[in-house]
Amino acid sequence: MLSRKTKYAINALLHLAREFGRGPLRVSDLAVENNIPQKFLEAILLELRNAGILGSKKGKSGGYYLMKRPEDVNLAQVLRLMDGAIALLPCVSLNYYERCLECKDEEVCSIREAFLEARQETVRVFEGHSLKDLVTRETALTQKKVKRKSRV
Amino acid sequence: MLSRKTKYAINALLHLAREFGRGPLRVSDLAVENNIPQKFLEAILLELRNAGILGSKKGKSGGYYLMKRPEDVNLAQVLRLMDGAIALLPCVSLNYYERCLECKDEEVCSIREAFLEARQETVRVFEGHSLKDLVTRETALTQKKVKRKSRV
DNA sequence: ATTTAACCTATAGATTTAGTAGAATAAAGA
DNA sequence: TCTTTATTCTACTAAATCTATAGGTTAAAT
Repeated sequence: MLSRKTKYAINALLHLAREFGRGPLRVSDLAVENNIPQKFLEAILLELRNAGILGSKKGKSGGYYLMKRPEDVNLAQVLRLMDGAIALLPCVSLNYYERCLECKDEEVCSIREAFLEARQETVRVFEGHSLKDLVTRETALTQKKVKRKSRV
Repeated sequence: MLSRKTKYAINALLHLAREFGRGPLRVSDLAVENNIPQKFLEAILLELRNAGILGSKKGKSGGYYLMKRPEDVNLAQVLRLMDGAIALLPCVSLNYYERCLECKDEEVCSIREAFLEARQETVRVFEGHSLKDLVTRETALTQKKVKRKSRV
């Protein structure tokens, strides 16, 4: 399961993506509007800033803003940054590779093959969803719902 | 990441699948040969038994054996039994569905859509790998490696 | 100078994971 | 029937991770 931290990160980023280009947003505002404990969110945003995804401005009229364009930030990046490897086994991870502890011979491990395939598919899916896509899809879904309701 | 428990379970099941039809194997043997703490493995095998995947026999010449055929046990079943949901969000889980805490409207959640797609792909992959497939693949990989070595 | 808001360090509580100890139960065989 | 064997059951414990909070420091704006 996704950690709460990652879920918070995605929601905050989505919020910042919706307001992209309109200057920095305060942590306190992001926290209240997305139901995230403020102090926890501070740590999360700081990580995203250190990773170059967000920028920040101190003092009055300060806050956080997207450094990258919404189309250049995808879910795979965010998940990796927050929770680490996307792969379910360290031996099939692209960015956090490690040998499996008890595995005698990686080359002939059929378990590895299965989890490699799973990782490939998962990464493919998450890389295909940028913040921009998510925001766009969000409005599309809302429109669809409004229409459906008005028809009733 | 996969829990150690699940990894242990897969390895034990693979071992039992290799010996399918040849009577029960002792926990102590399974533990030693797969480098699994025996007491921990006991708990794992018991769970697999209660789920109907394994059978057991007590006393002398007792032990555990596969109740189902190796082709009828796949990785999705094992993962779910050990670690719970395969999905990364409760709101897209088939077998362990729950609403997301803060999510205001599930119907218009684009995050949900992305994770639904990811879950579908992951389940598809894991359901495609039965114990039989894994054992077969294992021997195939070993053969391939032997050939490769003898050519050098 | 004052206010504001990000930044940093430390810590605490809760939950989950991994593993252990020891006794109860059931089956096989002598 | 007694002994051995191996599963089954109950109850812990240790360690790690996750979630969250407290309080002070730094930098920018007005």
